Amino acid sequence: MNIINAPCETCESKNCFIQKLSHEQLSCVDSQKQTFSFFRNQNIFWENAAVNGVYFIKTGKVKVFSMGINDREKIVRLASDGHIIGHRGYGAEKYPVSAATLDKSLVCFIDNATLHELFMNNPVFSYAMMMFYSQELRKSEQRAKYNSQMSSRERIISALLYAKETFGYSDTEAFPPTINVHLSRAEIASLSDTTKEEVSRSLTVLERDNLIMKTGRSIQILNEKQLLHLIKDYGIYMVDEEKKQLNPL
Amino acid sequence: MNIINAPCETCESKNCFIQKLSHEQLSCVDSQKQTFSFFRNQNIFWENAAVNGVYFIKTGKVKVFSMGINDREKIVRLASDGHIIGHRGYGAEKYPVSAATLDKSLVCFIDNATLHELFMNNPVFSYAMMMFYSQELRKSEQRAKYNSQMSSRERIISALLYAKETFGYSDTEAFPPTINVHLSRAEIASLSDTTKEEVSRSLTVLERDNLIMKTGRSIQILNEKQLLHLIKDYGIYMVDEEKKQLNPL
DNA sequence: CGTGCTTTTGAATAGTATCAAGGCCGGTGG
DNA sequence: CCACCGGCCTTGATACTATTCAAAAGCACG
Repeated sequence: MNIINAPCETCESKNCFIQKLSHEQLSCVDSQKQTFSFFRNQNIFWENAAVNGVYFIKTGKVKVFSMGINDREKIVRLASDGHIIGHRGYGAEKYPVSAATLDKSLVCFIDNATLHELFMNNPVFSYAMMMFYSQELRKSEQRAKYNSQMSSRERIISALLYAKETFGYSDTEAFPPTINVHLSRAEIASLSDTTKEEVSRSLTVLERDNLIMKTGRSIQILNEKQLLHLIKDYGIYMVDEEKKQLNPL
Repeated sequence: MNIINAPCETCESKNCFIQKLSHEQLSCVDSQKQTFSFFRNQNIFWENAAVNGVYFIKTGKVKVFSMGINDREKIVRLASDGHIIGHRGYGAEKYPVSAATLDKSLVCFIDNATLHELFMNNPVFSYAMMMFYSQELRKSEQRAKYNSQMSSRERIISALLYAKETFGYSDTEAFPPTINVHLSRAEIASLSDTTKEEVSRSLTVLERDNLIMKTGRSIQILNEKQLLHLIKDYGIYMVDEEKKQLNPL
């Protein structure tokens, strides 16, 4: 876990929230923030650990999850370049979730005190952050609604499209395009609120129907339109709104 | 729907967010806000209607819900005196949910422009509101997690305790105490992500086991401790954090 | 005292989870 | 280089939970 800081202004993740700050504020962040490097399968923070601040993903792939009944892992969110993680815990004593890397990643940490100062001195930044929380709440509840009303197969399809939406394709030229992340069957199941066996079965059927192809853990999308149709376009709720335009500062 | 305004300073709902504002700001709110009176079973706002502002419940009982697959109503939240509603929509084009009264209610409306001004001029207020959203997000996701891992009976028990937590008991002296709200079996089912038949069955069993009593739509809690035990104390997530201390202004 | 809506209860069915066994693949060590 | 080992994936059989459909009973209201 090496520390390799670099100024925010030169960061390539332009969709990062921090990029909305002014010059002076950015340099304030630069002086405080810490950038950590992680390998695959390392925890960034742990559920129930004290909340000291929030993290921003400079580059990489991350899953956010928590332990449920019988220590069943439940993945709450996938996150990628420029995304904020740990914000669920901000304002609470302990993180309600853990975060772990799905691939090697660079992650920036900003502590509570610095954030609080930014929020107090920049109402527009606070407002943007508040709107982000509002969006996250809407997404979370829409997801809850559909999860309770969709079949397991529909939820699995939603999970695949969500992964594709978050991480994109590994080679945009190639056809069929491959989802740019390697998730185990158990991880897909955790995302979809079902079991690994059910995921396995559904993926087999989807392949048989020429909607996807699978080789090991890599999954290729053959017919996105038809997949969207199968979930009656409800899966759209999964799209990460962070990428979209928020109220600009 | 009569309009009956009264100054916020004299309002009895001291847990209302607005109460955190300064004197001057309160009078600013007073001059803009509108207070509406509703009967039982009236809509306060509609899903997909344009968002013009947010509402605060002065007194009353409200359900917040949205339409899912096959027009199945899904109750997202119950709310009572001092609670804010419509905040899910704030920042979006359209409300993602509807709100309707479960009982006659007085509701105050504050428009987007006024809110925005308050947020821009009072960073502490913004911050408190942001922390509220953060809490709502945590609750929503914890609920999603448990909903996917609990049995239907456990979810039904959670829903009952949530209703009790939100609306309290109608007579705190009497034993057994009666939950201070009348919900149909279908509404309990909607809260619990199950069917009205399943609710009916479960309530019958719970009564047989001397955990509750039911007469029509009123439900009395005989053994709260045992009910909590049956849901392994997971149901605590349902408790409305609005009542608790937030960062004071 | 009907009439219509909600609730209760029963029976049949469908959808998933669980359990178990075998196959595949990648990594390791002989 | 190949054989072996362990973990993950696939597939099948089974059990169970919850939904659906149907019918009867209860209740509220005119």
